[in-house]
Amino acid sequence: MPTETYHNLPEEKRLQIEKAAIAEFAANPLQSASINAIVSEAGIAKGSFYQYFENIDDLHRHILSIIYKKKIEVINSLPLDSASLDTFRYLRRVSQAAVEFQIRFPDLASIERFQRLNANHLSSVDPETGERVSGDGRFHAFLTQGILHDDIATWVDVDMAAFMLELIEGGIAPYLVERIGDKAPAIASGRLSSVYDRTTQDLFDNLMDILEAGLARDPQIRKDYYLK
Amino acid sequence: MPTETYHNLPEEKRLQIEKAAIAEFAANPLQSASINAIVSEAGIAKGSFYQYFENIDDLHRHILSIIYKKKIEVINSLPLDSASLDTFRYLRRVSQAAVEFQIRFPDLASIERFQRLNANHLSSVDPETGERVSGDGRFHAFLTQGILHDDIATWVDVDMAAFMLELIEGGIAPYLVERIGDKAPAIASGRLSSVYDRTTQDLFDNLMDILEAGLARDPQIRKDYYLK
DNA sequence: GTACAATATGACCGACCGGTCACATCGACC
DNA sequence: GGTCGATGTGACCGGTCGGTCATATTGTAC
Repeated sequence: MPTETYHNLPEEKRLQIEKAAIAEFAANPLQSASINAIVSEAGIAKGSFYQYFENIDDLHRHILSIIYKKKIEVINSLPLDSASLDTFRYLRRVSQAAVEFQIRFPDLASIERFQRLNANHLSSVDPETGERVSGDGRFHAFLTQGILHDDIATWVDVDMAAFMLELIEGGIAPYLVERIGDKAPAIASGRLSSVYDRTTQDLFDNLMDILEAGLARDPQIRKDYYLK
Repeated sequence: MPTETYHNLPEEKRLQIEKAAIAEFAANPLQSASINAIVSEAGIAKGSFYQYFENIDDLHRHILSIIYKKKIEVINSLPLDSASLDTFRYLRRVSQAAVEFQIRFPDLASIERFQRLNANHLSSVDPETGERVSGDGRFHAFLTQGILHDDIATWVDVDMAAFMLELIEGGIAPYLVERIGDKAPAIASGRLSSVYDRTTQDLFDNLMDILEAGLARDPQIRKDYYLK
C-alpha cells in the first residue's frame, strides 16, 4: 500500500500521479506497464515514485481500490427503483452500472478488464458449506435468494448461472456502448444518464427479457407465447 | 507471415519453435512476450529467428493460425448428432468444442483469451445491408436462421443475443473445466471425450436449458411450468 | 575437390527496464 | 541566522529488450 508520504501529498499532485498511472494501466497490461512512463507522464522524479510506492504492483493495487470505490459510487448514483431489489432488477442495476461506468470512465473499465484476465480464481469453495461460489458471490447469493423467493427455476444450477451472469455483466458494457453510438458523449459528459436513454433501455429490456425467460420459474413473463 | 526458409525447415525443428512460442504466448500477453525467451527455449540462435519471422507479431499471427486450425479440428472431432443442426444444438456444439479445446490445449486457449482482450472490433456493420454483426458472425447468422425457422423468439435483438452467446462461449470453458475437476486429465489424455462425461453433459444441459428458455420462441421447452 | 547460395550463429548495438542512492531542497522549530 | 528530519531528484547500476550483421557452417551442383 502507498506510504504515509504519499497520503500527505497535496491532492493535486496525487491526482496527477493517479491520472498518469490510470492512463498507463489502461493502455498496457500490468506486466508491460512502465514505471518510467508513469513518472514521466506525472512529472515526478523516479526516486519520488519509490518514496510513494513499493513497486508497480503496489501502485496497481492502489488504482484498483480507486476503481472499486468509483464503481460503488456509480452504482449508488443510479436511481433506486425499489428498496429491496428482486433478482432481475438487481442484475439490471449492476449491468446498467457497468455501462455507465464504461462510458464515464473508459480507462478504469479497461484496467478492470485486464485485471479480470489475470484473476485465476474463477470460483472458490465455501469451507463451511462445501458449496462452490463463483466470483465475488454476489450473483450466487442473489440467485439462491431468487430460488427461495420462487423467482428462479429450481432446476437452475445456481453457481453456473452466477458465473454466466458475471460473464455477461463483465462483457456486455463495451458492446452496449458501441450500440448506443453517438449518445455516449452526452452520457460521458454527465448531461445524460444511460438510465434515461431510450435506446439503452430498450437494449437492456431485451437482454433482461432473455435472461429472465431463461432463469425465471414463471414462464408467464414471456413476451409471446408462440403466437403467430 | 513466416518466410520460405521457415517452411523448408524440418518438421521437428518447426514444432520445437512453435512449442516454445506457444508456451511464451500462453504465459505472457503479446506486449510482454520475449523473443529472447522463445529462441532460448526453442534452442535456436536469435539470428535464426529473424530468418524465419519478420518480428514477434509475425510469429504470433502464425501461432494464431495454428490455433484456428486446431480448433476446427476439435469441432470436427465431436460426434455430429444431426446433419443440419438446429440453433441450440449448434450452440451446444461450439461450447462443447470450447471446453474440449480448453482441456486438451490449455495453452492455446490461454493465447486465445489474451487475443480476445486485444480484439477491439466487437462488431462490424455489413456494408450491404447496413446491419450490425457481432464477432465473427456465426451466432448472428444462426440466430437469424433460428428466427426464420421459428426456433427463436421474434422479439430477440439478434445481434445483442449473438454477442451474449459469444461471451458465454468464450468464457464458460475454464469454469466448466474447474467444475469437472479431476476428470479433466482423462479428457486431456484423450482417453475420454467431454461428450461422454456425465457431469459435463449435465452442466451443458443446464446451461442450454437456460439459454434455450431465454431465447426460444416456444416456452414449452421449459422443464417446469411453475409446478409446486 | 571447387564454387556458390542457403542457412545458422551469437557477439554486439542502442534503448529501455526496475531499482538505488548520494545529494539537493524544503519546511518547521529554535 | 542554524539545525534537522522529511521530501525531492536524476545520474547511475546491472539486466533485458528487439534487432543487426559479419562470419561460420551446411547443402548442392559440378
